[in-house]
Amino acid sequence: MGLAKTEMFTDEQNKISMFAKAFGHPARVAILQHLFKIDTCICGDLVSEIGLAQPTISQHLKELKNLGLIKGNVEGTSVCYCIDKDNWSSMKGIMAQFLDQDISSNSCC
Amino acid sequence: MGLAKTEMFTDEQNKISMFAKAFGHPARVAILQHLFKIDTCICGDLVSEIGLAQPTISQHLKELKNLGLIKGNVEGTSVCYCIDKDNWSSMKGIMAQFLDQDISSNSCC
DNA sequence: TTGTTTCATTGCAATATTACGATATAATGT
DNA sequence: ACATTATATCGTAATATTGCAATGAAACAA
Repeated sequence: MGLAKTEMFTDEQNKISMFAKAFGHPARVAILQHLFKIDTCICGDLVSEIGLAQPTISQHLKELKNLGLIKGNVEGTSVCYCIDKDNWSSMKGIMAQFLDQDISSNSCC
Repeated sequence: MGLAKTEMFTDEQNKISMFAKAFGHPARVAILQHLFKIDTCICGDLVSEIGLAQPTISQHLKELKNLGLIKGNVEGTSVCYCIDKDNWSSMKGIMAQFLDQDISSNSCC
């Protein structure tokens, strides 16, 4: 199958899993960390920084862009990618709500 | 390929992506939310709660267990699954460090 | 013992993901 | 115009993930 049955879950659950899936590859984690670290960033920078082929990086960037976590400005022949602050914040809120759940103390194990 | 080149990334990046991957499916998100909500839990409970076949739920539980996020106690013919508090906390710390990164204000876009 | 309940495992089909070579595109420099 | 640089897209091979029917295993009940 390989196909998640998203229709049987809440919007919140699907959102959480979509964001989490984006972070589910170390290259995308590395890309995001790098984008946080420096102020301007182009794809070529990421290729040499991360060590995957240019088409691979481009593909990862596309996924992050589709989710709205990053945005890219064309500047001449290169593209300036950076974190989309607003969307990152709202994503963080959704993820925090999931991660910060409190465990009921009368647990059985 | 379908194979992440984990050796070219830091331990932290690989850890983040491993946890994120676990949350990258709505069924696993739903399972964890359910385990948080109630104090005791057995697999059959989850099957009726979530609506996937029993082997599918069992498989998702196994992945969460392998990561250490949940643990299961055998109780007669049923199994009591619950959140592993300590491991959940340390996971939360690792994820928070990633999610709470601050954006340098002199961003280009 | 025989059946029942509960969960795990196996095996497999369908689909998704990852990676990259080859190629396309688009802006710029000469 | 032509070459160069930077990134995107296409095509495809290798591998991973998801889902479930069938079956197995373990505890319990009659």
